Amino acid sequence: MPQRSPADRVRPVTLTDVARAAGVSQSTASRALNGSARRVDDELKRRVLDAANRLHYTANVQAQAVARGTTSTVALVVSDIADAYFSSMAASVMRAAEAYDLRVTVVVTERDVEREIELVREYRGQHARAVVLAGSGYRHSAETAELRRELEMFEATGGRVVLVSRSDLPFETVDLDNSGGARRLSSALARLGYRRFLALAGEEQLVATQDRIAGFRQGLRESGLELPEERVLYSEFSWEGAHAAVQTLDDDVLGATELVFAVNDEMALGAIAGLRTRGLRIPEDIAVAGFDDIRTLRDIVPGLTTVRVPLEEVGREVVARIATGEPGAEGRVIPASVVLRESTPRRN
Amino acid sequence: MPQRSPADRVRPVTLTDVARAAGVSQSTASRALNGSARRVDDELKRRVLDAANRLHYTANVQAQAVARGTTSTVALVVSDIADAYFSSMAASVMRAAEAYDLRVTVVVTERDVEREIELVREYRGQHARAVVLAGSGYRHSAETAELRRELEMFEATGGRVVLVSRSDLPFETVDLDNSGGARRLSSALARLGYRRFLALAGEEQLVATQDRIAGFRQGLRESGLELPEERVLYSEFSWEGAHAAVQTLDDDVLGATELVFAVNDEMALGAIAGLRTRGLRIPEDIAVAGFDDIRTLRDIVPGLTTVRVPLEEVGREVVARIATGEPGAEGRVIPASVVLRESTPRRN
DNA sequence: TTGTAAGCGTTATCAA
DNA sequence: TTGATAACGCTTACAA
Repeated sequence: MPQRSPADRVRPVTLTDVARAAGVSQSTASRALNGSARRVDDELKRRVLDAANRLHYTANVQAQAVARGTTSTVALVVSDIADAYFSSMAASVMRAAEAYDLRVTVVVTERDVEREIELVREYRGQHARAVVLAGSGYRHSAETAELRRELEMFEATGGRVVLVSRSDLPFETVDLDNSGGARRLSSALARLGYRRFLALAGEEQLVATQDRIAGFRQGLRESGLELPEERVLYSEFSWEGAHAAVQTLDDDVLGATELVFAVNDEMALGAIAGLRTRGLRIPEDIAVAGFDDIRTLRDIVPGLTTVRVPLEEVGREVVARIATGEPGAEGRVIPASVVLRESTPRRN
Repeated sequence: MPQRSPADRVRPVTLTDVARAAGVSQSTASRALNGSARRVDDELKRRVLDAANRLHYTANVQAQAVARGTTSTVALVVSDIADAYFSSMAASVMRAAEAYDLRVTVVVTERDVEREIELVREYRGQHARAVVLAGSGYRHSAETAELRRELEMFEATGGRVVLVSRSDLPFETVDLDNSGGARRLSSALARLGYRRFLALAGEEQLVATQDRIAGFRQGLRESGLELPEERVLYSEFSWEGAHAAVQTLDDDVLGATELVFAVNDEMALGAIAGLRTRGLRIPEDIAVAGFDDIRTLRDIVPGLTTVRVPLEEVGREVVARIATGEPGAEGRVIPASVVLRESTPRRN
């Protein structure tokens, strides 16, 4: 491996170098290389481009940022990048961003609101063009007020704030049809003949969780069924949380359950694993449904019934709002559609 | 949503503002806020910190970067962030980076070498502290020479280059025991009674692919078995590639196969899906093994036999090499261990 | 220990 | 259209 002593470390080629090599002023070089309203004489432009190529010049983005006072960085804040839901969303945002020449940088909170606040602050210092909060958000949390203040400052200095699927903060939000999707799911399940449900929710104050539970309940109600509060289990919002939750469940509670609805697929999969270690077969002994339709599901047997969230569309919508600088079509909600699979067969 | 006209856009608070508010010079403020060799009088320091807090000051990282000539950004270049292998690696690198106060930014190539080259160039312009290439790498590709030149320039300007599991370029590499892992896997499979294999590889020039195939073959040879070249199927290095590959396979080829070894789990899962649509049961009709032990596997039934790559360790090793500025312990190779599961039961 | 002043690599203003 | 020259926000000799 070429071990390089500080001595032979090469000074990076700067715009000044290019200008000198091309025999023009720095300003002309700048105008020729990095777009600007002004036009540059073709001949000079050629010379500058030539010199830049020859010297392998590449612009110092930080210096540009300082001079311009803005960047094209979009910070995507997620809870956990190893989670299939977030990594797919990241992929879709990145893809969409390309068209607008925006740089996306993904950053992880590990579900820590303090960390979220810190990050927003940091990105204010970086003059990020936008910050996208894709995590879940806690209703009524003490820190939420602090986060809100930080976001306001971020906006005040010219940045854009976009939230995904969380209604706990007064900023532009790309809404998913959480409650509608859950409602249609429970209706469909009722039509399949299911009557006795158990719901697996994330921590109680999680916004997305609440919406999905509420929608599920409403769908049941419309079918003349019920989801009593004691049939909603709150646990950590993760595979592990759900896994542990079903393990510690009373036998009679489980015995009285025909179908377990988890507020997202990760939890549904954790629940399935937990149920199986209890000796239950899916779906013969108990049915399971989730939410999100993460990519992982293509490999799950039996196929998991879920509600599909078109993350590709989420990415496009997020980026569109940032790029246009306008609050997207008012009230545009990303649709969510029920996908029935083998984990919830028709009941006789 | 608060629509903010450019008019009431607030000028960001700068170090100068803080210094003025604290009644000290800019340099003192700088020294007090952002570490420096020099010590600042406690009283003054307190005043500066106070002022900074009061004004919600946060440093402009770009300006710091310009002034210092370096950053603490590590660019992690992966093929696809929605791929479980890469997203787990990203998570592990990020976690490890925290301890050294390095900022990780993940960026995606979509398996395009051109793009990889562009990115390295861009990160040279950003004075990134390091660039980590975690994608696979093509042996002998024409563009590899170009990529190499770009990486050399990156290093020449003071950046560090770290490769993960690719031996096609002469830079510091965190090596996985690809061939050893595959060798032990095939030995174990031979011991279980398997005799007739089919290997599913990525595109022929992919380095990791070749190493794994070679190791697998060697393990068989040591057990007195063979993997003839015509039993190695090359396809796109992805779920879809493997899925398509097994679909188009001749019936007699498949009939003569007891076990399919895919060079990574994604492909193994794609193969399983493809085999199933052909009406084959896993493992009753045909056994399958993969490589990587991605997180997804915890939900796969039957459990997939694979070779575990400890990504957590990879992340630590990558970051350690960047942070220490030294080429890690010479020849340190990340171990890879066989994990036998139900997809490859003992054969009678 | 503090402050002054000169950079860092760009962009933007304003004459020429 | 081009080129001096002054920003941009920060760090860091160098002097005090």
